Amino acid sequence: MGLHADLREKLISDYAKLSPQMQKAARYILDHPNDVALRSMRALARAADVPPSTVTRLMTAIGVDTWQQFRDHYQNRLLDLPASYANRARETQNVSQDVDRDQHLLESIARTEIDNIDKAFSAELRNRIIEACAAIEHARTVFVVGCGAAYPAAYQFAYAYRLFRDNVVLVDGRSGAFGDQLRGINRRDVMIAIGARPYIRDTVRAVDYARSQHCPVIAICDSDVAPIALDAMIKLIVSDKSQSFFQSFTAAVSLVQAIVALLVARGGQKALERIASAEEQLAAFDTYVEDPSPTRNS
Amino acid sequence: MGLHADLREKLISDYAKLSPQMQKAARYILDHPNDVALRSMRALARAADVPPSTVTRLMTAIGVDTWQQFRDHYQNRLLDLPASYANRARETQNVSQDVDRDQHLLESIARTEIDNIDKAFSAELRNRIIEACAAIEHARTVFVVGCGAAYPAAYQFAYAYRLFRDNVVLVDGRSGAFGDQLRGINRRDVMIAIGARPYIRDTVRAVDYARSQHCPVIAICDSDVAPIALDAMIKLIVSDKSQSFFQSFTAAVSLVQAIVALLVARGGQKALERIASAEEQLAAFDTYVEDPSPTRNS
DNA sequence: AGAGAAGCAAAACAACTGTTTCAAAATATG
DNA sequence: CATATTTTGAAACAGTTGTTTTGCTTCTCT
Repeated sequence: MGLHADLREKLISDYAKLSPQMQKAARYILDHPNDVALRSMRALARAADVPPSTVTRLMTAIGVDTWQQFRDHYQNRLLDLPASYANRARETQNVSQDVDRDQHLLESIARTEIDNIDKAFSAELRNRIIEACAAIEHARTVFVVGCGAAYPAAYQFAYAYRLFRDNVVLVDGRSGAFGDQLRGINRRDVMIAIGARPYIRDTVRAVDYARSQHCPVIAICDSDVAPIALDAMIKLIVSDKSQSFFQSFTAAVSLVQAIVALLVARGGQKALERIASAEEQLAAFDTYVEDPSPTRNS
Repeated sequence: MGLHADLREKLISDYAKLSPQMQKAARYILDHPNDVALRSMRALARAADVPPSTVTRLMTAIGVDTWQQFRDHYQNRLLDLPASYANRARETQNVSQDVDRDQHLLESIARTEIDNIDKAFSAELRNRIIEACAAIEHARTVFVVGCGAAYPAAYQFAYAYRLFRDNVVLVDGRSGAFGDQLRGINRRDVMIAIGARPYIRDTVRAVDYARSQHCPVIAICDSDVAPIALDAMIKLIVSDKSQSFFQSFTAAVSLVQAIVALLVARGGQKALERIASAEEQLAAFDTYVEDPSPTRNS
């Protein structure tokens, strides 16, 4: 059928044998195939942050004579995709009813997830997000609490936030009792509480304690009348609708990421500098693997 | 600054008012829209048998400033993207002021997040998700590893999965050395590895070890050539594009949730029973607060 | 018929394309 | 440590890009 086998496969299989710079280019192409079809070689090289000559060299390295050939391949791929979509749908129907059911479920999940995020960024909520950022900026300490299924969102916030500010406490109850981590909380702090029905006792208790100490609460939850939303200064109500038995915290994670992004944007240069130094620190601890894959066997 | 609703419509409605040569060009464009997206203006003019200047004149005649704009429009149509690539890039660069800037940033974040999830549930990936589920179902033990920003996704999977199956190990390196938790891993197991650039050393090491023990790997990552994707049995490539410089793991979280949902759906009655008993257990431990908190004031 | 306008294509243009060359820089080898 | 080898990016190149200019043709109307 095909003249050449898939160039993408070729790129992947030869990846290890390429020089670092070529790997950089190859990687960008693998990650942005449409750029090959639609943009110029030089533009792609610029986007991949390599000199144009590297791309040309990459072509010869993978046995393609000219960029034109390469581009044509990707253009055809782009044109064939929409056509094969209908075919594939037919195919999967014929293969088996079970697979078909799985496909439908996944489509349905995707729709629900997108809908949840859409709601999380409604005009109404966007304003509250901005308010929340203002509150966080003025807080002495930011306490984040989220248990069970909400823990990923809480962790996410704490992790990202800590990269440019060190006044966050992730209340996870791991190191002994819950109360330990909340010691000294008061009206100058802020607590971000994340949770949805069914509400976990520990989270509620943490919020209650914060409230008793007059600490303002930013509640990220599924209802205006959730226990953790009572008397909250700011309520960020997100949909946790899901196709499965399990509530979806995707929207909460997304929201929390947005808050951090906004805090950084508002923090300006200073925030960026803090992040840079945090990353240096991580690099010093040998946390990361060198950027391009180091495996270069034979 | 509204983009024209549809340039194709504009072309049709103005068609009668155009000069004969321009009609010739317009007609060719209407018949071959993909040529606009993929070929150069001169090449298109040649194909339409018109001098290049006619095409330029056609642009001004239908109120388009430059061929570049026209081409971008058709490229986006081909990609079926909601917002134009160029516009999105401009938005992020745009450093306007005040609350307005915050609003725009949030809108932009929302669009990117939705786009990421959309890609995570593309037809191509849906099939791979189903494959992944099949592999997980047959595994003796499921090891989940994800560090740093990827930890929420890993945790999410382990947490939800444990509600109906007890053969999952969340490799978090918390309880001492990483290796401890991987002891005995072999070809009958499955490792789910989650990570994106920059790749964290611990994650890569865990994957390398699993591979050395012939344990198949399901890699959820940002590139086909990510270190953790090398030799992976199944690669689930998700976009982690984000408006800030933190990568967004929303799509990964969403994907992981989908896998669990699908596993439950495929598990049928038995899986549901297991979940019921897990919830009973949690209730027995007094984990949850009584369900609704219907304080009816007013 | 001839002045004027409109349509047209060829040529001119600067900017950009893909590719090659070449001398540094980095890396490996003895 | 010096030497060979590979890897790399700046510069040079010829060709092409989208656009503008120019002058020629063709139509239109009194």
